[in-house]
Amino acid sequence: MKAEKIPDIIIGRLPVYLRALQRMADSGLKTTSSQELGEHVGISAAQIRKDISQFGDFGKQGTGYSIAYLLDKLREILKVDRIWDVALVGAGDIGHALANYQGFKDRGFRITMIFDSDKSKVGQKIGNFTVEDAEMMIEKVKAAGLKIAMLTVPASEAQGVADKLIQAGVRAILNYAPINLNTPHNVKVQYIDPATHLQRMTYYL
Amino acid sequence: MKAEKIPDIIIGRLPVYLRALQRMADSGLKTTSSQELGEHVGISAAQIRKDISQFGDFGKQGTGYSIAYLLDKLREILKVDRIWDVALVGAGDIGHALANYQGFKDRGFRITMIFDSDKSKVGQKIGNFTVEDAEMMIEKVKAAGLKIAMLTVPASEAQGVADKLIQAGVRAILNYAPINLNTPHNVKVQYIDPATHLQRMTYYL
DNA sequence: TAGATTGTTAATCGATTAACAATC
DNA sequence: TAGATTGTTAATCGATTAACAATC
Repeated sequence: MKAEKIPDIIIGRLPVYLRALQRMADSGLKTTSSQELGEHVGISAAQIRKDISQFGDFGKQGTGYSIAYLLDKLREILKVDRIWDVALVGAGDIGHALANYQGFKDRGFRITMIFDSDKSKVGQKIGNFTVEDAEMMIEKVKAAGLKIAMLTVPASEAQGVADKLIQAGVRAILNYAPINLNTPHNVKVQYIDPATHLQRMTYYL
Repeated sequence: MKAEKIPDIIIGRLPVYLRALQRMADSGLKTTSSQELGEHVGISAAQIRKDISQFGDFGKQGTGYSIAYLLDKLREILKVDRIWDVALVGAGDIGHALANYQGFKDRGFRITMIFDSDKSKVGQKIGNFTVEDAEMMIEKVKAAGLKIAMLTVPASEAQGVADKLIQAGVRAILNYAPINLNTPHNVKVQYIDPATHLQRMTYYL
């Protein structure tokens, strides 16, 4: 166990390990090894052992890792051993898909508010939610103490909305708008842009 | 200009440069510098120059890069100077959102087929498309010569569908299912899993 | 010309892998 | 015990940064 700063690149792999372990647990497995886990996620056994050992001695020589125990530890490290309330901004097609997405359940997240600046969408029902006016966003997000938001607004509005979210206290943004966001160093952004992802593969075709 | 193998990590940044340059072009700019582009994308000027210079001498000392020229070159390198036909498998909420997504236009991609194994969805209209039976997938994808697919099926089906797509000739898969895919080395996979992306940020909260 | 900015080299920094003692 | 597998070290590999000559 080391107390030094953990590289971002290692943190980025932990959710992948978590997801694979969760599947193993669901299929009834009790223990695994760095070798086996590595085959599932396409990462070398040595790297998996090194990554995990940054946080503690979670394995046992000879037998490997208890899946349930490692799951617990990874959830604790990633702070998804709780439920994070999340704001969704943008009630278009992607916003709708995210609002109805069942995959957040059991992985630490729950959408609790949906905003849109389009008055014709405000008041509309999406699943259990009612779309709220984006004008109320700063106030509501701040009052609820939300730290996480998902952004599915047009590229032209994304930076402005992000600025407001940050002002409201948000520190993590999942950005679906196809544009780079400029944010303070204490705000994390993850990007999901299908066209960009596809363009990362065409080079090899 | 070097002929050596370009690292994946550099290829991965090119679409980000491309996207930023496209926005600059749209806003009427004619030239930019590694410094300016770097500020837009959050990458050092030195790294941008090094990345770009792997492919040729596209800049001019003293004045920087012609945006239009660099756009052309990047599109050519990434092979998005053409339109790729893409198969979409899975006609759920995410599939619908992707089918209606306007962001592929002008970035090199066009969905041309939508498949689902749910017979109640087959025949259904989504935008201009009709959902086709997944049983016809291998045949149709092969006949059309498609090399790219987007996967929005449940995790439990993703590996099986991926195997079939590969059998049909697909070499690039954008996978929305929350599971790691095992594929031959000549098949590229990109992953989009919102929960995983969110979990990469909670550590820092 | 003077100023700006590239492309490239060398130095630094960081990540991955291989190997193995420790030990379950 | 014998076999298996961890955690960790050292070696290797690769990526980033700093600096600057070249040159527009």
